Amino acid sequence: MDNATPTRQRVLDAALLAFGTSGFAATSLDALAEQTGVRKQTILYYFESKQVLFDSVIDAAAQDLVQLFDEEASRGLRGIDQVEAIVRRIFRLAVNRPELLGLVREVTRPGSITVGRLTAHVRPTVMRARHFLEREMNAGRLRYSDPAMLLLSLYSTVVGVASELEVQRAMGIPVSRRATVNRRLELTRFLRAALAPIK
Amino acid sequence: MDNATPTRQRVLDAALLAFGTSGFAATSLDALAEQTGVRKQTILYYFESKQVLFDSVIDAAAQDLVQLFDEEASRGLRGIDQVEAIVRRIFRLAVNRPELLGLVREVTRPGSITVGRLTAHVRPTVMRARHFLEREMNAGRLRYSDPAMLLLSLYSTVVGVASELEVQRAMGIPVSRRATVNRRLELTRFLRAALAPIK
DNA sequence: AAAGTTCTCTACCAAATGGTAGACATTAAG
DNA sequence: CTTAATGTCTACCATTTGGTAGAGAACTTT
Repeated sequence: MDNATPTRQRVLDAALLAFGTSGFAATSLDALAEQTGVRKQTILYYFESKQVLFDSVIDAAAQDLVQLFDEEASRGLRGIDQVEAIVRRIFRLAVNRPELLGLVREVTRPGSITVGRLTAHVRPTVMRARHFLEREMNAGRLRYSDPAMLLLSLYSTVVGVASELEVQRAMGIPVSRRATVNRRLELTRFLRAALAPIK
Repeated sequence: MDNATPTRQRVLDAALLAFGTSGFAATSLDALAEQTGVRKQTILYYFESKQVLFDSVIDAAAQDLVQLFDEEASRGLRGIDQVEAIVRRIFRLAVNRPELLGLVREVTRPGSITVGRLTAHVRPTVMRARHFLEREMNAGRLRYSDPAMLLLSLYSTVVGVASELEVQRAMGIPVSRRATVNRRLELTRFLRAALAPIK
């Protein structure tokens, strides 16, 4: 197997992929061990239980997500341009690391007991996003509305359009490299229409 | 237990609730049996395997969903008014039967093998929705854009805003009866802004 | 060289899981 | 009344699952 990266990290990588793709319950430590090229007991040496492993995966994923957003938000774009830049990033994420968004989906399942762990990590970023929307609205660069609600709408729409591949198929939208770009552009138009300030 | 409704139906009800809330893998036949007030083997008498039970649940749920939509679509509303009526229906659904949307979420998970079963049921309804959007765009009652893409955006946004309770909490939006109505109204404004034809 | 420390493994285990076989009761049909 | 069909149950079972116990190798530290 891949002996370059240390075992612990390899386990984490495989776990993120599996949890984010198939979910917590459908992922067994044995399967994880096989994918990592190690025995199950080795996994339990690094992570004392399956739940602890899951928590660690959440922590790692949250860190990645936060870094991604903060990086994109620190470029000082304004109004819809900033929104559009974030949308582009999320689409890239959905293509390159779909399991990350899959994990978010898994963790935010209603009644989840682990959701607090994720939200604790992303809260500052969410707050910053809210303040950004507020600021831009007050500056007249975005149409005025409730910032928290708008953020929720944006989240649902963008993550959905970027990652709901099966729904897309059901609606007769091809799933290909080109179609993905198209989808993003169409979404951007949709958002611009909804967000552009009234002249 | 509830001996009024026949066993088969009670099993189906409990299964829909469990599958839609906790997912397929996290639901055991034993747990289902206990909730139904019957032994596991009785479940296996009606449904020859867990997978068959899941398929049956999908069929039942799809039927409910299709009926709901077709009912709402047959009232002959136009343009944004029709969209708004559907939004209201989905919100009601998210409040009264959240497990139904949860099941859709479970089934449309990337790489799902059962997704075809659901899409086969809803395809006609999806097609009708697409044609509706096309017609209304051509009649100048909705802003023009790619109907399939618009449908995808609408799906993601509406279902997300209606059912992503944990995400809402993370964004500081209270989860209450009043807040739900508020959320729907705010979403409607958002959609109107995005869909209203340019005068 | 001796004594940890770190890491991975073999060997188990108890519980849970999906599923089989078939007994037993109740109702319907001949 | 007998036979057959239907429905529910008890008794098992093989497999999988998360997890424990502890041996042994390899590398550090003393």
